[in-house]
Amino acid sequence: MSSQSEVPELSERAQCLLKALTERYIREGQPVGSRTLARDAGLKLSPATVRNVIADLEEMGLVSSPHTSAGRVPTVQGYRLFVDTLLSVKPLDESVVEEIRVNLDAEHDARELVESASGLLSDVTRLAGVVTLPRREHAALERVEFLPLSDRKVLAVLVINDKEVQNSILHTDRNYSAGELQQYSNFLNEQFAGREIQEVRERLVTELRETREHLDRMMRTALDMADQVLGEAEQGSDYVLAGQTNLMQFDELCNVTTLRQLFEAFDEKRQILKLLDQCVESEHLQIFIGEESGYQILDECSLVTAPYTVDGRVLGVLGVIGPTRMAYERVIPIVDATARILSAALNPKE
Amino acid sequence: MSSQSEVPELSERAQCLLKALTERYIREGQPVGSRTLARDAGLKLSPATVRNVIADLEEMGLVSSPHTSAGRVPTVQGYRLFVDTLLSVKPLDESVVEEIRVNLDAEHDARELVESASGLLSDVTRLAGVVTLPRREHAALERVEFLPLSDRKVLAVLVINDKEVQNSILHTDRNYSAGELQQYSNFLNEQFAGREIQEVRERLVTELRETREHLDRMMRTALDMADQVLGEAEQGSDYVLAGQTNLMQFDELCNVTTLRQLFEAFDEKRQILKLLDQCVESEHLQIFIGEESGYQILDECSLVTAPYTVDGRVLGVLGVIGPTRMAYERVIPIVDATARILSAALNPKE
DNA sequence: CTTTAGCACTCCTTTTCAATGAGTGCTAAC
DNA sequence: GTTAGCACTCATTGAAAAGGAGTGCTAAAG
Repeated sequence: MSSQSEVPELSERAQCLLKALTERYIREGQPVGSRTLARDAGLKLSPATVRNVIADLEEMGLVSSPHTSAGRVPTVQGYRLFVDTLLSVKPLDESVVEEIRVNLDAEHDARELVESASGLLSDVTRLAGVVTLPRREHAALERVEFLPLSDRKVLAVLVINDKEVQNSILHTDRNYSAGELQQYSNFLNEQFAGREIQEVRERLVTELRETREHLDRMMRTALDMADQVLGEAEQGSDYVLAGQTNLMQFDELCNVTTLRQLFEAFDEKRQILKLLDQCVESEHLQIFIGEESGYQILDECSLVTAPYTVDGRVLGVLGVIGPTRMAYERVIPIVDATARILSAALNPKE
Repeated sequence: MSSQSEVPELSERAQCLLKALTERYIREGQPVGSRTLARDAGLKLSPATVRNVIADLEEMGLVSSPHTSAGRVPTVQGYRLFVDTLLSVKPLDESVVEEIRVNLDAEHDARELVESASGLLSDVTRLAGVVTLPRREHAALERVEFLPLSDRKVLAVLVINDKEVQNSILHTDRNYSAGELQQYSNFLNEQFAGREIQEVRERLVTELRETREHLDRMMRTALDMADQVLGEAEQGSDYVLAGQTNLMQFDELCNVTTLRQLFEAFDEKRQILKLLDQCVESEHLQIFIGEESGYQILDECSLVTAPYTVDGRVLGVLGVIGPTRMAYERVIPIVDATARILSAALNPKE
């Protein structure tokens, strides 16, 4: 009769106890019993009363006990409720904001910023920080340059968004002179500078197909090269992770096998990346608790993410990975602030 | 009377037993007792006899027992002797060589090659692979290009050794036009292309100091910029590590604290880097066993390294880090081969 | 003189068992 | 509705006992 979504509204007191229980468990990492909770919650209730309430919470699937005579621990649903409605987010300490800001000034290029960000997140939260690299799809192509290297190789330099630079070495069918290459890049820059990469690519393909025969050799080569470079520029979807070792301090992850799987997942990247990609869709801070992520490896972990943007456009996400019992009230504002500061640093207008 | 170096030459039989013991311990990870050893060594001896010999070895500090009634385990000195004189290196499986070769073809730039190398080492040995980035000091500067970005920023592209590219964004005092920058790079290329970076830098400094007043504005700016870029190019001493998780499968490292320290040391980099730098000095394969490395963090680990070279000049080292009881007879030829193949891939002459 | 069998001894590991204690659920009284 | 009381469960702890792997020594055999 009652579905998952129909929460049989919790009494004030039940909420208070769930909150106290969750907070305590997050702090201590131990199942919390009725006596402790009665003391902890501030309500003047006896352990027995507390037990009654907790029994209800258990029936609702918000808490569970690891075994018969242990205290209670929040379930995933419990954490969810806690995070969604009970949590009082700590306002962020100004010194922390300052630390983030100092480390993410606009003096660096996009890649460097992103890497600092993950390091920062891990330092400040003492958890694992993770940041996806900026998406390139909507990036504007600022400039292309070709430089001849010896031996039928050409260096292509791509300037994207005035912030980010990418080079790739092209293997060509013959040697090109500097002058020749200059011509190509001039041509491409005239045609395409300032456009979005995706658009550029599409136009390249069309032009190549439609007018291949009529183009002179130069055009053709230029387009070919550009296509090669842009192909590389587009693919690189990846993320940066920092502070894995921070996770080792949590007992619940200390089972070496668990830890190993987790770390291997970080190496594997693909699964985590898929999850992070989902987060890009949302425009707000998101929290995955335990199994909610849908990835078994993160069963005992939570993920807090926020997207970062330039010009109101989501470029990627950053966040932290930690045990389900992470200090959400601290982590959430940090992730939030970092995302905003990173966005600011990436924004071209200073 | 007898110093460390004066090895009281081991009898044939003692050597054989030490070898068998070490091999067995490497394989099984358990202290090996006299009964097992008697069976294992192939010599037709009773456990009692073996015990006598082993007692001698223990007195010499080559083996030790974790506690009274356990078997014996090689000490660092034991491993050292084993590695230096007892070890019969397995000839490398051709398929492995092929795998390495395929993954390190010359199609990639130096940085990519180096990263693949560490991944490969970790895959093939199932340990942690580590490679230092190529030293730049003796690298020849092939080309410099400057491109204007918006907002008083200039992109400098450095081509080094025809293989490696480095860019950095310079913050300048005003905006420069493309033409201006072109002039600067032309000037620099004429003057310095093909020279070693260090030399270039020295000359830059001298010229700046001696003739500062007499140089026209252009020269001065060009030299300033070049100096900025080269400064960055020189510093980047670092290494790439892959396959940390492989180390988790070894019991002796499974103490979470040990593991954590180790992983943190990898993050810290500096200590490991110092050690690796020492290895660059040697022109041959080197092995540090346990405490020999002088770094406490690697107490329970060994490090096998080999330098890689271009034109007979050592550019960096690669190797693997694993528990002291790693399978040296397999690891050594792999490290050796990888170093040679990487050298070949980096060598400009194809 | 070397090798080996025998044996007592050490000490780690595993198992067993009881004691402890935290915490629960239920019932009955307030 | 709240609470005290109580029986019950079950992880944890520690001690004691059993088991076993391996040693060192001694004395006999080769």
